[in-house]
Amino acid sequence: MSADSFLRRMMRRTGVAVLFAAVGSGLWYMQEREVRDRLSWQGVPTWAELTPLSLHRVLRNDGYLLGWSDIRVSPLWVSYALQAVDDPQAGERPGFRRDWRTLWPLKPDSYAHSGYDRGHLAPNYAIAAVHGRAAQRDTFLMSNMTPQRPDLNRRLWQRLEEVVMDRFVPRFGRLRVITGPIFDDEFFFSGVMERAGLVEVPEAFYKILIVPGAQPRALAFIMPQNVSGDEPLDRYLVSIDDVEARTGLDFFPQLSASAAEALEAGVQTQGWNLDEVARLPSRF
DNA sequence: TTTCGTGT
Repeated sequence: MSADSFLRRMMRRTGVAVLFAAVGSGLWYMQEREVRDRLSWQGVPTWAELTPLSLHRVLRNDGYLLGWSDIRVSPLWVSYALQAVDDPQAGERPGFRRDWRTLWPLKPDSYAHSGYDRGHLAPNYAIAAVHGRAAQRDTFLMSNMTPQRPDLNRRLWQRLEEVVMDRFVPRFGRLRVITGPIFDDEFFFSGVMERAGLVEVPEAFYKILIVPGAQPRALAFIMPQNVSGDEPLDRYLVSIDDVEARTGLDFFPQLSASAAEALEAGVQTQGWNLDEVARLPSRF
């Protein structure tokens, strides 16, 4: 074979490889976009200002997306969709599992004896009931956990998750949920923040509920760590703008400015029938 | 039916 024909063959092969790479990344992009559209609403959260603390990468799971911060050693948000199902059921709770994608060695016992629960962001019961067993197992990845005080995790937060799945989802048919921790930046920079193992302890947690549609509805909560668990849920209502101010995240980046203003600036409780659900007793 | 930790 002459050097000339070898060179031409290599160029042909390179051309094919470049073509495959282009088509392949195009396919990846379309698939990724399809998954993000299915699991989020009006775009996944992004950072309002690019700082190391708001930087995160998106981990895809069965049934939910998660924004992972390598510098916080924590998830910053999870996003998932819930819909009404005929006979909601969850299988037996699977075990907590390490998530190797985080790189950090977060093991199931990483915050044992810390006084904090391993609190799910994407919840076990609702995800399992709507998305099935594989999705349920993914909610037990340690990347989905944040340290939560027991009275919050098992009582107030549990009551909120129960109301979401048992009341709001049947009422509206479909719901998009974004939830995550809130940290105190001053403590991060001073280095004196409380940790559970490697993990910085959040000072509070937010949950944003969206009813999609031509006239979308939204409800948002911020709940602090120190609660007794019996407080009325509506005591913790906030606007989405409040959540953005506390987290540095930009939710629903694809919304137009006017739609964002209408949805995010205030607290609109009409239609949610909070009177019926805010004071339901704790199960635990 | 829905959360967990601890000790055995």
